[in-house]
Amino acid sequence: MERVTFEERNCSVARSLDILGDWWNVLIVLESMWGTSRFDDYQKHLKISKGILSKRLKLLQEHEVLHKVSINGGSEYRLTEKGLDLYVVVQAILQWGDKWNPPAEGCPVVPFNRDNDAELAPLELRDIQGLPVTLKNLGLRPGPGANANTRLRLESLSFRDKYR
Amino acid sequence: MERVTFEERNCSVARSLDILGDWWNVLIVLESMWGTSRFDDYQKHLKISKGILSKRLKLLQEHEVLHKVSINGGSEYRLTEKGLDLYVVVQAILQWGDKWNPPAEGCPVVPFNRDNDAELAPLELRDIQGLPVTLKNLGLRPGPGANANTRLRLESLSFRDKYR
DNA sequence: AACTGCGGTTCCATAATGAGACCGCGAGGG
DNA sequence: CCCTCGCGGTCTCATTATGGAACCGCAGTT
Repeated sequence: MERVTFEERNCSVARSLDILGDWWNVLIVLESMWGTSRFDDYQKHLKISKGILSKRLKLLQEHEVLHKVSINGGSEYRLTEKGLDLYVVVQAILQWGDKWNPPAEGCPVVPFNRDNDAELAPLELRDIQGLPVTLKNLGLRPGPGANANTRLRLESLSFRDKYR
Repeated sequence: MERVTFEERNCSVARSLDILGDWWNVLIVLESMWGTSRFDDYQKHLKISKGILSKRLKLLQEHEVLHKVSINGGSEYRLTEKGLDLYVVVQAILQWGDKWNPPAEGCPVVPFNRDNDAELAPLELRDIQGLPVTLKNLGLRPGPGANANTRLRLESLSFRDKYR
């Protein structure tokens, strides 16, 4: 379907972009998080053409982000665990958008903790000891799956110089 | 350029997708985080055609994710603050990818805290009091910029039923 | 049996993409 | 001064994806 596929790249981000790199896919996931589950509703809310919606729903099912359930004649699309887990990505995008492209009228949607009504804090990257990690002290090292090229590029990387 | 633009949608995620919904844009930002800054290098590393790379770099400059600096004859593209801030989104995507589509050989790249060599923890959503927020207790309410339609849809949303 | 709504598929005009040829400019060499 | 080379693009063209709309099949209704 795509001209390019990132499956084979030695990069977990690029691989995920087969799904997340297409705005329709992200919007479909988002719609699903808002409760949409019917073919027709996706189409109306997203103003997407039926053909392309059909393709995207198939793709998302293949990648196990959505699954289809038949309910007395009709069919519904539901997020799987894998799909639901994208809420972190969605929140990251939302926070970045609200911070750097705030709508003039204010944010349309405000996420909060339903247990105490508190609004959300900006997502923070932390290490396993709980210490905050930012670009200043973020490092990247080759993992078990790194190929020669990845190793080479990581070696020539000097974060300290770039991001301070 | 795009067939669809999300500028006018009443949704901060959709608006951000003008940039993040295109895999080339995300990959260019990622490349930049890896230290790439020259036209030619983007092209070689990403195997992107020159025409489309040119368009994307222009777009990213318009959106102030990248800026161009001329250095003794050559030109370099550098991430702006806004662009650098995307590292949270990139990490969210990376973590999701590593969790749900782990490469058979293992992760190619492992991020860590350079101060103490500790690996990163999964991103956690928290409220401003520091309490963790997951899909179980995540709520959405209309903000100052919510239009009638957004309000309506938020009202009909029952997270408790959907995500437990 | 005819009608309707949902969930698609098919077809066509239009727009975006990838590959590669071409180009302009500044630096360096003879 | 003129030639060449590499960088940073633009231009062209064949291929592919998209949006829109018509069409289709089936389950349930009347």
